[in-house]
This record gives sequence, structure tokens and C-alpha cells, in this order.
Amino acid sequence: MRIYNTLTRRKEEFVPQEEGKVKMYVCGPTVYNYFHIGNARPFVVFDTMRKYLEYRGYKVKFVQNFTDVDDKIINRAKEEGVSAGEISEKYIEEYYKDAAALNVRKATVHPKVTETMDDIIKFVQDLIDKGYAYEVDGDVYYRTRMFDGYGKLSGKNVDELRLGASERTSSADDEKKEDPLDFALWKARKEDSEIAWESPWGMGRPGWHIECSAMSKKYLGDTLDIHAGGEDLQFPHHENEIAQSEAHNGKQFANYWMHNGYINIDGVKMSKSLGNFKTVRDLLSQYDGEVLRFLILSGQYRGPIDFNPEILQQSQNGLKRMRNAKSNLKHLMANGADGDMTAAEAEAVEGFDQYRQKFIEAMDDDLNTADAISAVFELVTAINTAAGANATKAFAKAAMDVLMELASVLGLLQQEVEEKVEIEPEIQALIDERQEARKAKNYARADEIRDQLAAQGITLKDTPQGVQVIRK
RNA sequence: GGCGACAUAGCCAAGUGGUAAGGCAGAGGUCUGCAAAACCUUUAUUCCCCGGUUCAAAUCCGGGUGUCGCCUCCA
Repeated sequence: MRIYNTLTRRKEEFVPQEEGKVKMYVCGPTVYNYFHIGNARPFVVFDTMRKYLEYRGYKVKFVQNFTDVDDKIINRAKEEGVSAGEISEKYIEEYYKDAAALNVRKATVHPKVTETMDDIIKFVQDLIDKGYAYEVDGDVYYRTRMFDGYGKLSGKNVDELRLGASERTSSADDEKKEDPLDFALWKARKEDSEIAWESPWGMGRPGWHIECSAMSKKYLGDTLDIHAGGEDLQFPHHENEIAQSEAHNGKQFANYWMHNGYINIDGVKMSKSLGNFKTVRDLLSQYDGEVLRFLILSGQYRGPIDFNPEILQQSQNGLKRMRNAKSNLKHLMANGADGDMTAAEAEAVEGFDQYRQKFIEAMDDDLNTADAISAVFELVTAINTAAGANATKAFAKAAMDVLMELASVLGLLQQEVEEKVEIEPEIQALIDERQEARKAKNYARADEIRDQLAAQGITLKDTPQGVQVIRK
């Protein structure tokens, strides 16, 4: 497959270091709040990447960290009068809930900063030993200019950065640094009450960037196949990770860098700092997670998504078309004709392969999920067209297999849409009564029953294969 | 100021040289007792604008315009 590599600014054929195996690292959330739909994008997109790689036969080791020590967590803890650990533990649990609703699978490993402290401290010490870092009053900074490749990922020029830095009001920390470009690897504790770890430089905690370098090394080694995250992490976060890791390991840090675009709201980037965000938790009260996933996957991952109620509605309607196909097939599998497929059905099933091919072609082209979704829609139309009044169970099964094969790679149609296998006797009695009424052409009574059940969230469809019962 | 991305129908969105996918919404029709679901037809002579290259451009080149982003915590 081809991947757009931010490092080279072009699509490249993906070749992992070790055949058949992929080492993938995705920057995870800082856990101080529920995550918003913008945060959800990389989780969904790269989870889809992982699923697709697995579909193509790769064994994927997928690592996504939790940043569980950070200013924002500490501030939040102060506000609420609890410990930083209580805040981070809580939002890690909430992360798992929301991620599950989006059909995002757990990573192979979800490392936490607090559990990687020894590795981080050693990493920092090694950088000091190599001359890439220096200690000042309990802080440790990275000598940015010492690293030759600085700026290679984000296309920044060190001297222009310096210019920008001098225009900003310098913070107190800048006084300590040798160069304004230098960034913190370790921060000395400011108050005794603050969460801190013992280190060769005194009590303190790690800087943000070093965490990912240390965690990815610990679980995936010196060189990653794919490193992914939101495009706002390109600079400085990922640039700094490269500087740290390559200076430390003496090897290329990641072969492929993937960055997803933003989700905007009213044309402006959605972010926690701007406060214009919609949390996934809130949205889940109105839309189910698959709708959100569908929305995120309906465009190419590198482009922007403008978030508004209209596209939510469109996503819901679009997904419904896929779900109807699934539930109609399920009904057919139970109530269709017995025996072998007809010749026409067999021919149709053979034709389904072209949609599978289109799907693979799309996903192979830098994870073009928009095109992949359109392949699924074309498959749905082909299935619906071929499923006639005398459709066989065998056909329904074959069609279901292909539909689910593709939908599963996208992480869609995974949540059982309620068709309950067991129907309570009193409901069944009403359904039977309605059928009797219909036979007797007592449509008033029949419709009354249908309305009554609809009010309970039960939809009845009269199909050539009998009554289809769908409950929400 | 430096760097970068994007601009395709009412909306969402593919398409990087060969004559505009797919979805949503809308309109008409078929099926149905009526619905639902589904199917069929229909909705951009045109891809922000102006030049250029080419037999041929939404796609390549040049110049504009507009929107957004990064350069500071951020997915």
C-alpha cells in the first residue's frame, strides 16, 4: 500500500522493516478531560489503519500512550481538590468507554508516563552524557541546535524559528536556556505538593516530548515503521521526538509519519484551549458511536472536516442505508428460500468481488476511506438489487459475508442493531393478530397495532419473506 | 514576517492528463392494502478566477482571489 509520508511530503510504497510485521505508534490523549470529536479523529483513523493492515495480513504491534502527567492534569487536580493520579485514572477509564463506543479497539499496549519513569530518566541522562542536553537548577533542556536534522519533519528552518521566538515575550524559563529554541526534557518541581519523581537532578517530572520517545523505544525499539498523530503535533512535538530519539539511538526514528487533519467547527479548529469543542461523550447522547466513526471516515484523513449538525444527520442517514442492508440480509438468512442459490444469485455473488477490489484499491491508496465507503455503498446496491422476492438463504449468507468483511475493516456495522431474536409472547400475539387482521382486510386494526408497536420502538416491515421485526 | 494545506452540485465527498464516483437531501416512478425497506429515473456541458502548455486539463505550469492551519499547550 501507499502512504503519504509527512517526512518526504509524498506518497510512498509502504515497506515495513520486518516482512509481515508492523510497529506502529500513535500519540494518545492527555487525560484531564473527556476527549472531543477532534481528538477522536486520530483514534478512529489510525485504528482503521491498523485494521486494514491486519486485513492485509500484517501482524501489527500498535502502541498508543496515555500522557498521565502534565500541567493540565495538575491544574485540574488543584481545581477539584484531588490528586493528579485520581484525575488521570478517571479519564483513562472514560477514554476506554468512549473509544469502545467508536469501535476503536484497545492498543496492543497503552503505556503510561507514570509507569515509564525509569526509562525516561535514563533516556534524559543518556542525552546529557552525549552532550545533547544540559541541566540548570533541576531542569534539563535539549540543545536543539546540536541536532542537525532539526526541522526536517515540519519543514521549519532553525533560524526562522529563532526569529519567531525572539518576537515572543520570553518566559522565565528562557533565561535559563542556552538558546530559546531549547526545550525541556525534565522540569524541576515548583511546589512541594506537586507530583514529582526522584531523579539525578532532584525532584521533578518529565517534559512532554521525551515521554513519547521513551515509551515508543521501550515497546517498539529504536525505529518505528509508522508514527502517527494529529497534524498539530508535527511541530514541535514530533520534531522534538525525532531530535531526542535520533540523537539518543543513532538511528532513524520512524520510517513513515502520518498526520491527520483537523476537525473544525464554524471553520475554525476545534481545540480544548479554544473551548469550542464537542466531546464525544456529549455527542453519544444523541448519536451512536458508529455514526461518529462513519462521519470521520467519510473524508480522506488528511483533509479538514467541518463539523456541524447537518453532516451528522447525513452520516446518520448514510450509515442507516448500510445497516438496513445488513438487517434485511439477516432477515433473509432466517426466512429466505432453502436450497442452492439460483444461477442469477451465484452470478451476482461472483460480481461482488469487484467491490472488494475497489475497496482494497482505495485503502491501498493512502487509506482512502471515502472511496472505500463508496465501494461498500455500491456493494449494498448490488446486494439489494440481487435480493429478489424468492432470494435464498444461501445467497443472503454469501452477501452478508462480503458486506461484513468490508464493513469490519472500517469498523462499521459492528454494533448489533437490535433485532431481537426473542420476542415476548404478548408482542408476538399482537403481531399475529395484525396478520389475521390484514388477511381479513381489517386494515384499520392492522395499522393500529403497527402504530402501537412503533410507539414502543418496534418497527414492522411486511416483506415477501414475512414480517420483519426491528426494535430500537 | 516565515512555512504549509485546501477551494468539485443544495450539502458531504472521490477523482493528479482522456472527457465529472459514491452518499445525504430534493423531484418523478415501480413494488406495497397503506407503510417501511428496496429498485429505476432525475439533479455539475462543468470542477474559485485569469492566462499558458497539450490533440486532450478538475487534473500540469504561471499569476490572482478566498478560507484555514503551523511557527506557543493542543489530535
